[in-house]
Amino acid sequence: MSEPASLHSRPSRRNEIRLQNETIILRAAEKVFAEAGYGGATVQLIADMAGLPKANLLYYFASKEDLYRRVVQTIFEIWLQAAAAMDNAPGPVEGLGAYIDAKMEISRRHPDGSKVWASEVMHGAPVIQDYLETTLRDWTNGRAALIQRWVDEGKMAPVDPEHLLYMVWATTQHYADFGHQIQTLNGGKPLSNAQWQAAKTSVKSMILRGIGAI
Amino acid sequence: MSEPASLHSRPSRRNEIRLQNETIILRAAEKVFAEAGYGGATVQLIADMAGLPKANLLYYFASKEDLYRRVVQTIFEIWLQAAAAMDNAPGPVEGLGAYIDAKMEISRRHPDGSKVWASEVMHGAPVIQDYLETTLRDWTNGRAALIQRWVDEGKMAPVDPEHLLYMVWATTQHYADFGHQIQTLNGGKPLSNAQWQAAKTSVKSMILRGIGAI
DNA sequence: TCGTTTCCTGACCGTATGGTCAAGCGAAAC
DNA sequence: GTTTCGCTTGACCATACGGTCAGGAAACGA
Repeated sequence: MSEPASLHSRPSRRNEIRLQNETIILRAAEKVFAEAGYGGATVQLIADMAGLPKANLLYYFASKEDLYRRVVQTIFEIWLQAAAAMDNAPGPVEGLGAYIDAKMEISRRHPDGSKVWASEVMHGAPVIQDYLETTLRDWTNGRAALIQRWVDEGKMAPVDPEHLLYMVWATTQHYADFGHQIQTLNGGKPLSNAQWQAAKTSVKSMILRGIGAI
Repeated sequence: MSEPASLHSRPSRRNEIRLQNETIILRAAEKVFAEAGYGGATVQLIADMAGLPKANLLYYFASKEDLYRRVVQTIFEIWLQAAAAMDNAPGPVEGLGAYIDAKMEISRRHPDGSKVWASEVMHGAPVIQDYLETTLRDWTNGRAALIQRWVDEGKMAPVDPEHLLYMVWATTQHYADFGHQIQTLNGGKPLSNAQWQAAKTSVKSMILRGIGAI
């Protein structure tokens, strides 16, 4: 809550303990929330996954909802960082190509985060509704304008920028959110490195060709 | 809560009572499961939404899990029916076009069902894993072969059929599963008829152009 | 009308959950 | 050496949940 303003500001062993435990807990929470959903997740499950007593969890995080909020916010920030991949690009091939690459990489490295995000949105975004209405909307409007500029400059076909963004989001996040289905259709085995590369290439070429950029 | 409701329509047969109540319950369950997830949904919530006492729900359905299973199976069947839209098509423009149209229509008319399906798969498909391994896999293999035939006949670019299918699934279902996000970015208002038409057209043209079919 | 089957539901039960608390622990500050 | 103060945790609590049950009401077939 409120820190009494640096009686001891040196990063000592205690601060490390706090940081380390918070990290462990957040990682475990992300996994459990992704696997069971918010309602299906229990504090006890998260504690077991983190290897800590339940009461210790609730010493670091005030409540299950507080913990969930932190997980969702973390994911949102990762998501926004990747968004910068579109900036300073001369055209859709470079800009959208880099963005798709970044999103595919997130799907591969943070599938649990993507699932928690998807679940949060599907349930009406009770926690991050304000982010949707401010940060996400601003970002979307900005990038839609950028895409529209590319259209006006004749660098791609005149597609609706918003539906293009939805397609990029949907397709890239599908490899995380529906990873279990993809794995099942892949003979029960996770995608190999080569298969991930093929997926990236397929998605990029289909989308870039789909908007007339290549 | 529950009105005997015999004023204007008295069911003449007990089978009708059963069928009618099961339908009401399943509809309510679909909504609640979509909004709250399996773990967050409670039998009491579903009962309230259906306008029936909780005990009456558990008279028609043995358990919450049984009810959930029925909901998921219903969705899966709707989903499979739309899959037939690809059959007997001379090429990708007609086949995939019709399939995309059908999937978009499902996203519009059964968004709750789509969300329950997505949630089920995201959580590892505990209920419909066998369907994934049999029905879905067979269907996917069949359609992948069909798409490959179109490729071999020069009717479209040589894309990986499976990644194309994933893109169709992801993009069309996105309009249901992430409908709340889309609505927020649309100024808080649901997509109008015209906007749904635009979405359909955008998705179809981007995908069909993306595979070199138009 | 009577007997049988199906439908309906308030009351109830065992369990699991999120969260609290008070007592103990241990490293650092004095 | 003593005190301080954040860290740790087993035990506990109120609540809410899924599910049961007994018994009454309604819908049939005869």
